[in-house]
Amino acid sequence: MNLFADIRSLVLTSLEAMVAEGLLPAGLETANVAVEPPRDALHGDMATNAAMVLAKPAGKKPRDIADALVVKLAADPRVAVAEVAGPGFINMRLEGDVWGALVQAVLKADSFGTSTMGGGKKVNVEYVSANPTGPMHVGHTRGAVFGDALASLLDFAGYDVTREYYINDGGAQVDVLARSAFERYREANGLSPELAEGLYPGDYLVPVGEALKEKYGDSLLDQPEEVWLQDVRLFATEAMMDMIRADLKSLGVEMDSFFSEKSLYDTGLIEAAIGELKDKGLIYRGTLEPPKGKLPEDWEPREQTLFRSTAHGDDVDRPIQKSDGAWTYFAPDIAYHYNKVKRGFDEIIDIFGADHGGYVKRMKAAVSALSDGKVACDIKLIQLVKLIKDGQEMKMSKRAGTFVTLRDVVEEVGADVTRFVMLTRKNDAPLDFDFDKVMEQSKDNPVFYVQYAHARVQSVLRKAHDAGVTLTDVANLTDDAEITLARKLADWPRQVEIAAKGHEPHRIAFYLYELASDFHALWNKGNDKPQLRFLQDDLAASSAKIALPRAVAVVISAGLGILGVTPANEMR
RNA sequence: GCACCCAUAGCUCAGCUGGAUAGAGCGCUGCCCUCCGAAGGCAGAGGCCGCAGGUUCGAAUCCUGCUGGGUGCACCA
Repeated sequence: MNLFADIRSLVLTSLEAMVAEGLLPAGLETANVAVEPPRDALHGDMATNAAMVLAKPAGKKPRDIADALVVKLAADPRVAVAEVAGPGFINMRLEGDVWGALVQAVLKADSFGTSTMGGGKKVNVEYVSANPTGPMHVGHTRGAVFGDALASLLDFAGYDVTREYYINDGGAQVDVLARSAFERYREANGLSPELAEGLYPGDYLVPVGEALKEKYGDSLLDQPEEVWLQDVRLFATEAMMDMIRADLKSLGVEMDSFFSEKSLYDTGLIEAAIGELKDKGLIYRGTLEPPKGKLPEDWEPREQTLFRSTAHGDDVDRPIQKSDGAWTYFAPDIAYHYNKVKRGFDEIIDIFGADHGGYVKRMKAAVSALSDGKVACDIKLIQLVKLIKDGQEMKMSKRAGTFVTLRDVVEEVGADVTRFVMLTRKNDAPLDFDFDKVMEQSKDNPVFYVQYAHARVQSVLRKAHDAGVTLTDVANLTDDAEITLARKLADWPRQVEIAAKGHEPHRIAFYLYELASDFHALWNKGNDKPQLRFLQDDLAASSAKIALPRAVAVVISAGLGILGVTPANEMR
């Protein structure tokens, strides 16, 4: 049940009736007709902008359309009052029994809020994709949480979602990893490691070195790099991926698919992808203009193989081959997205760190070119996380040893808190992560505030159960606080669709906060008005009263589920 | 020099893709526990929505130009 969608249908059929009666011209575009909660609850339960949106195309005054529409709307049994307000808004107040029916619908279907807007369309959400060269740090954490929540949200909204991790195991940095691991291998064999400048110094490679010794004994020690590099690289990247997978799991993130960059080289997919672009006339030999302003020291005009990304919205064409003929980093990225297109995804979503903002246009251009504009490609940039402890910003520095890993954060504050807090900000806004505040158990902390609401409901339900109360029918909701809460519940399916459409999971977190707030308000009102308490002396009255808090728990639970946060049953 | 992102209450941030008198939390002021969990709630004060134009019935929201901050800018993945 989606009350807003239902009432919107009512508005549309009423408009059709007006067309039939000759009050409106036929063929009006109604896509922009919206039914939403009015800004001020005093205006009613729902408002529509239909008259204002249609005024111009219909060649009529908003007021005239509204006056006629109001009559039709008011005739519906669900609508108690419909009236014109302001410049042409139509405010509606719904009949009281609508809210009881809504609560009932929430409790009946465990799918309340799910949507069919996705229509089963295949979406690929690629996130994390951290280089397999070390443990995940906090920067990756936010991207992981965001991508995971977005994937869940889209799933909830009816899309067929694939969660994917792109393993950068094809480039120079995994060679560096291999050399670093080899030094640890030497160390395991009793030699002192020579961690030259540029190698990874982290001691997370120590166990990898030991495992290498386990496998190879001392047989590699005197061998030249050509002999061992490939094997050690494979061994080390697999060890790193095991570690990353474990890190992700501790956060509650599980991927459907891991895609190896290396596999692109092995299968000739890069050539295939570039060939595809060549067939479209988008590959050519040419020389790029030097960048304006600051000129790199060693800049010189150079003829390169270029992708005509400007034909698909990029600012300049991009090189895909180095002067020695090897592929640039961009080529495998193109091939990877070619592969996504070929796998039949209708929509591709990439989650990048904000420092990769410069690649957005070229990636979109590549997808557009490879799919002839048929596959939508959205790229979400994740801003930095500023860690704060004891009121001080923690500067991350590998050298100073103040490198904070995902594991550190999860172990200190827990996965639930980490996830929720990281979703209380838009992806493109920087986030302050204050260790002291997120641990605080007060309404300062949105996680606990929402959890607390859920725990309160569970507390009531436990007490009700002990008293022998069972859910029967749903009491009429009459008090303002009750109706405000029911109205917020009715808004849930709508919020899901808005959030899914905009790829904005943070909306779910904000919605839950508001829902919890409305619930706490009603709860507290029970202090002054005993008749508002969910547990009454009369068993039958209690049975009907507990429907509303149960419905609240259903929605909080579903919402937290999307965010990947466990709803708490008690918080003592 | 160019591109992208950001600018809203003292602070941290929302703002439903163009709608009504711009919201919440913190902080500040004053209230509410013989009462289902006060880890809560209610009320008040606090705003040229960075600046200047434009689009139209209507702009925090869309367009242009500025100002200030972040990020990135040819073979590095």
